[in-house]
Amino acid sequence: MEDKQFELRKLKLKELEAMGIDPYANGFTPEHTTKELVSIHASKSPEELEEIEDVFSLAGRVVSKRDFGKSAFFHLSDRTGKIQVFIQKNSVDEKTFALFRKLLDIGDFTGVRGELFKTRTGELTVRVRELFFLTKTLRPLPEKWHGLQDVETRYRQRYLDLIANQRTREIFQRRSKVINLIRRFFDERDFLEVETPMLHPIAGGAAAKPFVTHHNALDMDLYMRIAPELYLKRLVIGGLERVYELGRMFRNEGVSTKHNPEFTMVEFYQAYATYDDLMDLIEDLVSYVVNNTVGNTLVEYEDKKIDFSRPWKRVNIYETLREEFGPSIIEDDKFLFSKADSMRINHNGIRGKALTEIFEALVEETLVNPTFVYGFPLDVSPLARKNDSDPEVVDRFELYIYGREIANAFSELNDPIDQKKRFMDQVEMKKKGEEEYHEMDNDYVSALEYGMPPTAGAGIGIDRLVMLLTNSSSIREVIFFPHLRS
RNA sequence: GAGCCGUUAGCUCAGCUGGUAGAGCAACUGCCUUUUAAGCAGUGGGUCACAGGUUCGAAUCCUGUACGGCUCACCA
Repeated sequence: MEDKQFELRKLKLKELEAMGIDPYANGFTPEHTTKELVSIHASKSPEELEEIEDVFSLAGRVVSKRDFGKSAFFHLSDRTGKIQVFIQKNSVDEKTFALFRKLLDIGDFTGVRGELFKTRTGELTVRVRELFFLTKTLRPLPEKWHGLQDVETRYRQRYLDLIANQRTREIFQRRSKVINLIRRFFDERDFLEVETPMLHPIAGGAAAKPFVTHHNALDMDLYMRIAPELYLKRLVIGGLERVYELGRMFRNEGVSTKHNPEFTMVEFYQAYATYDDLMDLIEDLVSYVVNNTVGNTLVEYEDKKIDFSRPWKRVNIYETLREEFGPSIIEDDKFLFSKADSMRINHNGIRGKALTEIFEALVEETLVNPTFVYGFPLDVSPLARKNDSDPEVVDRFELYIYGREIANAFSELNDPIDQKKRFMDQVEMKKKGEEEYHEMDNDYVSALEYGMPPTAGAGIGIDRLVMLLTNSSSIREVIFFPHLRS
């Protein structure tokens, strides 16, 4: 027999229709939510509830059922939570009761009207006077006690995960909250939320492999954006001074517990600010988000507690390397590259790459509490402003939490002549096999020629931040529909 | 892309060194008017991911494929 439960439910559907009941009826409007009823009435005594003669109406999915023959309990689940419902043979009309017993399955949607009371065990419950079939479900729901465990099913059929696992709902509610808080934070500081193209003629603003697509009418290849950076800075040139964009980025690279081909980032730019200012601003922002979600500066994540209390540590890459390996690591290229080779680091003869990669290999995973890492080499930072006292270094930092890069920020390079030269250097290195290096972007250089005020900007990875704030070990837990092979 | 692990009923899982498949929930038939993992009695349900191979005999051993998980590499 092929899927007996499915066939049986289809028979029930036909039976409903035969009785003149629309199994997909419209028109029932619930006047209350489960949460409203629970928060207002759960604390009342049975006697107090007795005196309330109001009739309440609710709609939701039946998620459990306990049948006693002449009466039954079930739980109704809506977006806000769930509440118990009690139906008795003599509290509704005969037809409704028969329908309920014979044709209502766990998973079906119903609307109910009735008054509140408390059971012997003290649970707030709705006594049904009227019951409406709203939607017949043809497939059985995952099991009530263990929920849905199979990760593949959880990702591919996220709706089942959301029905069965309360934690999944909470993760995505928190994600939504985080995004909301970030918007509020920037709006309050007079940043303008903007939207820039997702289809780029040149994939710029980051070191990453893009997705390629094609526009038929224009007969041109386009790239899905890997970063909005160069467009946002054009807006600063245009005088908007403070802008942010929160949205999806696309990178054609491997998938892992920390990488999804599309991910969400907020990038923002502030004229007349420096990267130092942005350390403070990001500290403010992340603290604001942590405070309004987790509500504690100590955040439990996997086997550790992350301490978000301020101020956050700020460490210099060059100083750290000097302390660890002595001055030769900075001053002697031979020493540097042989060190890199011994650590099996792929540097391609690029000093800055070797230095940053050694640093990362050395300390990244020790940076559990939020830590700003600054003093990046010039040749891995083609869009960042040179440091005033050390021309090999740029005014750039990254924020690490739990060994992961959460944010990347710098004072922006606004010298068009230097920018053009940097692009040319990038193109050189791209020829040497550095696939992710930048292409020449003449259009962006000409924009800079019109003058960009001194500006600092940053990008923050939202998915990774949400992972930390929901104790999720995989990025797939915080993205509704993560990419899987089909 | 590489290594390791996994895939058994609608769901959650057992199934030992090979002897032809089990439980709980869900479903079905009854009983039961305050239960909450309700209870009691009974019933049905499987291409053991897929394809080969070894064997008298394969869910079990071997090989390949698909999909997934973890780790690594690239990256945010």
